[in-house]
Amino acid sequence: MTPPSSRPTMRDVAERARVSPKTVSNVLTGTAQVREPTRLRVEQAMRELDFVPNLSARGLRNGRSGVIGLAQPDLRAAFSASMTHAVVEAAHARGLVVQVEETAAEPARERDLVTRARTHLIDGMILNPVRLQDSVVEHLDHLPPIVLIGEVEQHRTDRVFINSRSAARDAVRHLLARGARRIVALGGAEHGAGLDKATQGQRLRGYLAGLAEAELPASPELQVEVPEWTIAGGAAGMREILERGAEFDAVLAFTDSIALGAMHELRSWGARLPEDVLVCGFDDVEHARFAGTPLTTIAFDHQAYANAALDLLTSRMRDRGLPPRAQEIPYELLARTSTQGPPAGFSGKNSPI
Amino acid sequence: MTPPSSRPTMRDVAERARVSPKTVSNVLTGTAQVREPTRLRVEQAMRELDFVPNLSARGLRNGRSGVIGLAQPDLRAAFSASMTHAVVEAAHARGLVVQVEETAAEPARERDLVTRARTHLIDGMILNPVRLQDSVVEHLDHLPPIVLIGEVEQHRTDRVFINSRSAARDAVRHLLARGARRIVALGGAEHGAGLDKATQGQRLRGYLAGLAEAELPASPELQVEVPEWTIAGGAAGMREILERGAEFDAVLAFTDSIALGAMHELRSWGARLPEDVLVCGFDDVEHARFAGTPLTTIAFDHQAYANAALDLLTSRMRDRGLPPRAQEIPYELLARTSTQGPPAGFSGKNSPI
DNA sequence: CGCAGTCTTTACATCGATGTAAAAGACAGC
DNA sequence: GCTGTCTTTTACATCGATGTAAAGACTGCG
Repeated sequence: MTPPSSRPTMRDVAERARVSPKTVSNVLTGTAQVREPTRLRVEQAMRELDFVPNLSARGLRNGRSGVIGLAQPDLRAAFSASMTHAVVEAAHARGLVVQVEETAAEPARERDLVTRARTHLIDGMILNPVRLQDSVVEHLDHLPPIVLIGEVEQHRTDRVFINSRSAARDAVRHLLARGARRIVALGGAEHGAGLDKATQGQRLRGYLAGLAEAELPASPELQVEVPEWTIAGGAAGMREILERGAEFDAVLAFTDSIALGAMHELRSWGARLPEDVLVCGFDDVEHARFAGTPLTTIAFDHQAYANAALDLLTSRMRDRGLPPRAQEIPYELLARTSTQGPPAGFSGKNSPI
Repeated sequence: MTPPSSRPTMRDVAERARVSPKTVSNVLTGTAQVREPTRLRVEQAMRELDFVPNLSARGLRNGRSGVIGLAQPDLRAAFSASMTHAVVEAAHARGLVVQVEETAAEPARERDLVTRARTHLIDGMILNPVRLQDSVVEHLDHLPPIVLIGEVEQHRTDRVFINSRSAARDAVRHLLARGARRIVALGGAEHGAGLDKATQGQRLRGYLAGLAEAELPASPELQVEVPEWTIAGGAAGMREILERGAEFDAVLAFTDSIALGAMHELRSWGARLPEDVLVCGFDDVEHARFAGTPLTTIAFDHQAYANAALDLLTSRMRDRGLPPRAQEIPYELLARTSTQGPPAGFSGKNSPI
């Protein structure tokens, strides 16, 4: 019927309905009035030809593609998966589709993404940055609308965040209240790039603040950076602490995935959870609730988070002149089995102390 | 400097470099030779203007956008997350970007996606179908290239798959060899839509085949459908079996997420794993290895799976006349702690029997 | 020094949808 | 039956990149 690989265009529809292409466009977009019988003829022609508008052409013409980008460090991480789901839902509800990008594999990609090529096919972008601080905003004038999710130390773009710093401090308070005294920070360390990186920096700061207000020392021995925020990454980080021979009685993991890896590693070294060691995570992914030892974590509404990001993004897509806005999403510490104290303490040197 | 919201075009670059727009295009695409000094001038102009080509325009002109679609039932599921990661990596390596879609929420979306609107902005599509069988192929002539991932009973599109049926049968054999006799099928049931749905149907068939070759009866009491293949879905399915009061000594879960939910539920009813009940999953997501009781599962190389899908897709994008091809990815049963038998057996009626 | 032959660069048309402005049609009122 | 207003439809130009074909620059050779 139709030539193999070419789809019908508005011109084809117009011919078949015996009207001009512009009338077809009018039917489609509702820009102008179209008389009933004409509209019906056009609609039938569209149906018969199985017409689908060419979005490249439309995008070229009116400067918008209906596509937004979502960039995250590692799509395998449970939190990223949850966030992707939530963003896709929120976008769908607003008639937008989502293009995903991954930034962790090569550090250059994060920077590239914002400044280079693809940028131009998308109307806006939601970015969960790892290290990016200034490089984003440098080129801000030339960029599409951007909403940052997570903590970044700047106030020139829109962003959505939970107060990670205060959350981490609350988690430390909780662990201390349950009897812990020597808390491992699993995900960031003061030396190294610890405080520079976005979310990681805020969680580390909160951890330090929590210790400080209880007048407890912050030991570098109990801090470790975790480059990949996955389960395997968490396990590797925990192993490092254990191999140092450090003594501790609680772990504050910077994400739930890290916490789950840590719990696995601890168990395989013979630690009992939570009898020997308390563990607290971040993000409340589905997994946390169903873990062997259900995981205490910082919970917040992922869908609300995504909705807020999309609201900021779409409003800015409509009006680029708006001032930068920041929206905080409330969190809550969800106490589960993994922090039922008091803990006996544990050390990689030997069996439970 | 630049007018607020309009990016430089090739025309601007051309003017600044004192050449024609076509020469800029030649520098960019390498279509024709460009003399060194000219090329340098153009490149500098591009740099100075921070020029980025407009992909809508390019897409319109040469009919390709460089975007592929990836549609999966539920992006929260661990397997989907892993697959998304793998596909994004594979696509990136081939200079493509990925648009994600989710089909589980409304059944109509799966159908819509293949036939309607957005279709036109993407060059091809990777689809993990839930129920879709015929509706895809109906319109096949009008569709962009499609690769199905997972088991679908048709041979008119390209597809990548593991032999789920034989894998499920192997899993049953493994459970039987470890001493199980009454195996729960968690994810699909003979009555209901069990056998009709894509992957689910094949896994159910393999389960039945495994029982049959051991001359064991297939009890409807031990089968349950799980609408959402998530951890919570698995827990709910397990609960249903337990509330039926069924007696069993092993669980074959149709994905790892389902298995993890089942293990949680079993534990909370007092079952010991694997002493009372053996559990086997599917997909070998990161999580399986790190579970409280490390999970035996059907493992395969997710990245190889994604690479195969992209190879099929890109080759078809180049030549739509190719015959439909199917590529099988090998799997392997990875025995971990969760199937260290023999199991004592368990029933929802009371404590371990 | 001039010309064939090659290598670069240019002008122009095109991809498909849509805004603009003008033409065509519908309809009321006198 | 004709004018004037309002509605519907049309022709044309445009968005930005790129293929085509023709013009222009340059090389080497006689």
